[in-house]
Amino acid sequence: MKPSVGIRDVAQHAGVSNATVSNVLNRPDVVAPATRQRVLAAIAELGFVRNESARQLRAGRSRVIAYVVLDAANPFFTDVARGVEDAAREAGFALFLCNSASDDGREREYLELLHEQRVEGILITPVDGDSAQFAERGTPLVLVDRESTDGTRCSVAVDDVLGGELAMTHLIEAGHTRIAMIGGPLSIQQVRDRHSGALRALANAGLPADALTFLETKDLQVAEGRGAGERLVGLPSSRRPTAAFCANDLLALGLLQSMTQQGLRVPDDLAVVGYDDIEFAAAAAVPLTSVRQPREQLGRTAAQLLLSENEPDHEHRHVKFQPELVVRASSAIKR
Amino acid sequence: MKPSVGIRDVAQHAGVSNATVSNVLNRPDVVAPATRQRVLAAIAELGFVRNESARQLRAGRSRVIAYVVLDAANPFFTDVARGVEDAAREAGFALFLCNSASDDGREREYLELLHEQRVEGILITPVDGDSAQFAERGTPLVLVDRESTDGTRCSVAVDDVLGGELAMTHLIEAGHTRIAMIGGPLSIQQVRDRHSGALRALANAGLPADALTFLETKDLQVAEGRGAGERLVGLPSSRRPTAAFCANDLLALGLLQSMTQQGLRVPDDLAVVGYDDIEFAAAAAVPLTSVRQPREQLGRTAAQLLLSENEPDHEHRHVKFQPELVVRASSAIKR
DNA sequence: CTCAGCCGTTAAAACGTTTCAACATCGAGG
DNA sequence: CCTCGATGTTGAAACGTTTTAACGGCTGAG
Repeated sequence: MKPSVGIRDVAQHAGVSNATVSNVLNRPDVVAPATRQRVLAAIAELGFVRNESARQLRAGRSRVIAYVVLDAANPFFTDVARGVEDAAREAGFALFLCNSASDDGREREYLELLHEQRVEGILITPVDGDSAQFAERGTPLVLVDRESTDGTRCSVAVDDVLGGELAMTHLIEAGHTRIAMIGGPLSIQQVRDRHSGALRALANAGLPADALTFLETKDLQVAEGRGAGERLVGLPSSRRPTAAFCANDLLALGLLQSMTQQGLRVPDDLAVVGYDDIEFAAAAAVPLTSVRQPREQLGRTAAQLLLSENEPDHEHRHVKFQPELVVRASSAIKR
Repeated sequence: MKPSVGIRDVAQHAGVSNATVSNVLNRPDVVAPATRQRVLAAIAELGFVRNESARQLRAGRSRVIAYVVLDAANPFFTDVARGVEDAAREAGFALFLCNSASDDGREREYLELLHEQRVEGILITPVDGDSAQFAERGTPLVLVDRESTDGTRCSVAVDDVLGGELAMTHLIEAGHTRIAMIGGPLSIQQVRDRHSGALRALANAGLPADALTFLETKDLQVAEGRGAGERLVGLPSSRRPTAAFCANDLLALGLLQSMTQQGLRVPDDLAVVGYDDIEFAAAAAVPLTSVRQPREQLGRTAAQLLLSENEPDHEHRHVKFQPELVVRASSAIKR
């Protein structure tokens, strides 16, 4: 429809060459103020919008980074994304947000797309923990909320083993001796780490390993938490756990909901501890005890690490943050 | 670093011309199977990745649409985004997700960026309801969850006046005669519409207009809901409303939290109705009565409308969905 | 008066694709 | 044997920028 006004139309209209227009756009200081004004006027008048494809093709740079997020519906990740976005925009980069929705097919598609787009860098919380899957293709890539096992790239993570230990120790100290851990699938590194931490806490307290029952779920969504709650209530009350440690807050919220529906009280009949400390955890049916992670900072740090990748003396780093237990009503002391 | 293998390297390696390689990429059926295999082998061997910038520059198409979302941390919008993404990927488009975070500066920046990127189309839930602000620049644009006042573009919305009326009628029928509406700022069309609906319900029931007190908030986040709760409790109990209708669920959750903290019971001391029916509404301290909107469908429809824009006989349409009241414990009948 | 140096501007060459008209090759139909 | 159409392939011209080296005009020093 519209013949799409280009840099040369502007040049003609302002009576200069297109190189000058390009200079006005990219190095305003190098062009004489008078001409600059004239060019800017022409740009405004013609409604010129720079064609980023052409720019990128020629310049080789793209001013865009991407974050491939594991689950855009999980508030934990939207908070991380906010940190990423803030850091990116401070550095003059735009953020391309992609949602793999825990589907490795989608993840692959998006990575392919991003490579084709020649983004400057990629942040990713991968579906599969195995970071070796990302064939190096020249685009800097840093792992978010996952630890890089090999030293081939940067990563920013939180100590999930410690987090699991904190949660579990808290429940043990509250007097619980039959505890369930709810989470899954075990293919997720996070779940495994938090479980290891829980086991470590058990060992530290001198409790037998069978004091902890692991209930595996298919994913980390609210619905699975509800399902786990039903499974839990189905157990004979003599063998039923008196406390549950959920691998994330969504599961915990589902579990809470299921307890309320079935007429059980939290924390009296079942103490519950979640993980992530999302904003909704404090507003839950019973305010949720949870393991807090520095979400925005996670994202912010990851973005900064990514943007430092093309500095000449860059060395891959592995940042690890410490989680922190936030105690609320859902795990009040057992009397 | 890597000399970036291009289409002509592939061509040379496979012993064909670059036009043929391009054909393999874009019209595989037109090239002889034998050559196609040879080219594909070369692509795999050299690790060729198509340069999307160059493609786009030449072809003029971009295979990317964008959704500028108002608040990525609000589950309502992530659900809409999911609908958008599904529809987009079905049509072979990728989705660029941008978060304006209710900041019109950010919104403008993103729109500028998207125009420069020459995306095929833009979906947007604008910060400011005034849709005339978007100077037509050749990129199709459809409004999501906002109604287009002029007929210059498509929009997909939900009948917010009806939603407000449903919520309010419900509270009135439950016997409440002093009701607060919490929401803001009034510059947001949604808030105004839901308020009008509430007033209409009032009129229908023959109640005086001052039965509804409007408490304006600065935004629609959880924290403002908490603040409103404190303001509410500060009122002398003789004049304190017995029910509150919140302009969205985040506010309602904050309000709920504040009530619990201050030792008031919901719904006995205060009945609460939210709006959006996000997943967390059902898992709240007291399961929340809310007005449900067809979230995914909203997004899906918007994307389909957008993608139909460049059909030759396209006419701008304004789709409007009906909301639905979901009654839960937070507004149980007053006895 | 000449020349070196500076400043602002420019012409033209990339960048890596897609696309189109043109070109071979081949088999079939006249 | 010639022509025709179909099938596959190709050379070269775009697309709209950025970038580089060169250019002309001016100033001040010699």
